[in-house]
Amino acid sequence: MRPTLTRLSKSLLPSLREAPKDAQLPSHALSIRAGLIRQVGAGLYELLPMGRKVLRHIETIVREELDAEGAQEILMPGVLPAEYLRESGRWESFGDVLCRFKDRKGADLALSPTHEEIVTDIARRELRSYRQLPVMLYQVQTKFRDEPRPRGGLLRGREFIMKDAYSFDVDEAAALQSYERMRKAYTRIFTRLGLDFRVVDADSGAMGGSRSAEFQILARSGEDKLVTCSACAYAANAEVATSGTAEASAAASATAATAATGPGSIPAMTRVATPGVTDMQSAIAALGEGHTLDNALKTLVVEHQGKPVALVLRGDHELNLVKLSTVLGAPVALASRERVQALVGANPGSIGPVNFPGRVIVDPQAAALAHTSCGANETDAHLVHVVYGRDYEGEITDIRMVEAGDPCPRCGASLSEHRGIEGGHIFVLGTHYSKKMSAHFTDENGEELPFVMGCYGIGMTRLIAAIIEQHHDAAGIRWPASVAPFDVVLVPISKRAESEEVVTALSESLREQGLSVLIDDRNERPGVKFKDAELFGIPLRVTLGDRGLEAGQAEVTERRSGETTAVALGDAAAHLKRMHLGLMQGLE
RNA sequence: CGGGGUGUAGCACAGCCUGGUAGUGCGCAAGCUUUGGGAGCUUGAAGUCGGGGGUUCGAAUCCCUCCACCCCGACCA
Repeated sequence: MRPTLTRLSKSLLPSLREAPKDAQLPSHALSIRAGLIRQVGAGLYELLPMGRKVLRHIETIVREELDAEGAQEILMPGVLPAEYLRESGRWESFGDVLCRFKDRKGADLALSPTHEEIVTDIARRELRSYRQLPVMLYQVQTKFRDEPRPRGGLLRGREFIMKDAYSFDVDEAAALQSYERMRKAYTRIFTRLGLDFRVVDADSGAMGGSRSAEFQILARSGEDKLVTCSACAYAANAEVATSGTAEASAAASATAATAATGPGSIPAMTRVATPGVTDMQSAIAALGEGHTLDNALKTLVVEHQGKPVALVLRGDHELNLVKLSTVLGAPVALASRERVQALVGANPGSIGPVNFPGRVIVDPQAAALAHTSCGANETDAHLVHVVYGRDYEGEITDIRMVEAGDPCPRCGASLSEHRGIEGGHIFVLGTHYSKKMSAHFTDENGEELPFVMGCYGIGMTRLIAAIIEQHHDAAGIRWPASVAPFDVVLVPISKRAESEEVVTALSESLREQGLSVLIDDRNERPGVKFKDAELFGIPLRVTLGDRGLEAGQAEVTERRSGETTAVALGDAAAHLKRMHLGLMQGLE
């Protein structure tokens, strides 16, 4: 296929000098200003020609890498009959995220938020023997999730385009191999896209996944918090990250408890009146000298199976709800203040683990406090000289949010925090769906076994935004050469008679070199063309003006560095090809 | 779901408090001049002032209501 040649004067590439005020993130503002997208509704966008081209280039890279791993592309419907989702239980469990509706016959349908059920149905109908496995199927398709809060343009839409892949294997070991193949393919994909990313340990969710990793694109505007180790390869989503402190302090807590029960140590637990105290800060103040956030207990309450559960943390630490949900085996949220009052019978500011009327879960670092204070489970009262093991007990489990500076759980070096955009997520699902949906194959012993599945997603439209987040400057986008909508933009600004011929000849030579070309043939002043070329972010710009043409030269400007060089017209195409090859270094 | 905010021309906004013929800049169309970093002058087109209801002689403006969109939060007792 010949590379494209587009004349700007005949194209729908609407650039805007100002961004709509709604667009706050650089990627959002630039994708509108550069004419990639327009908003249709909350979380709904059109891709205009420039945006579509970039998506096409991302798709090509994704397809090349997946096909290279033997994955096969399919296309599943965007509308799902409810029966499939009822089989897996997700018709209910998706909640409001699932957009449900009825057809003319009154049958329940949903806009597909993902496709595990349908692809599992393909497997159970079409795959029968272990001889057919492994199988990896994927599609590039529109998803709809009625997100509570879409934001940032393409970063979190309600409708978005996703590449989703699904693997079917004979057993867990084979599934892990498929998972590892995808991990490598994803690494190549994200590298080719020019992204600075980290592969991090991630929550595999309540859906029975045994292993998962996220491909996180580093960006200030990222919605996810990550921690990475400065010394070793440890990297994790903060939702699941642990720190070396957890193990160390579990040991310390045992020691502290022993020491405290010995003679002549900490005084007996004492009740103190704390009128009007409703939070940690005021409790510390009321207790007076020697009491600080980091030597007091903070006790939060969740309601689980109708009963209160106390969560005990060090006062200055933060609860990790994802870890807690894993411990409890179900998603939970903190009980409201009113609910706490009803369940425990005390103001939420005066809750504590001592004689708590329910299950008590203690973070190791809270248990490690040798001598501490807490609420008395009685409004306006607290306890001091509280010791774990002597005055209260509980299940010691890590439920704390890791912080920057904590020791790495693998090597002990300091952890640092980043923010990331989740660009991809890979899971080993196991037999969760295949069991529920009776998707079986026959193994070599003639036995019927459920497929061991994996699933692998990439947020295709989100990647457009993520790439811009990482590749822009004050003037506009700076596309990595691998995904740029065009390779070269030709900017004729000469009125000379030969200009049109030069433009035509040069653009033909560029196409022969395999480069796609955008010609800015608008009747605009040079400044306007330069500004737009920079806004569009096309990697290479060729300026054809009187200055150069008189000397038989073109001026070549690299978008990323801003460097300009003069090149003889006859050599220009070859020169640009070489520059383009240089820009593609590391992106193939 | 909770809180905050915004809806006036394609985009950015003023006008609203204190009711009286709907404005500015950019963009768009035409003309002349201009032409290496978002040109100048002239002329012109373009708005159900988010929708509905109410008050009033009269509503973009005041009141009620609905809708849409944006931001923050949804975890500290």
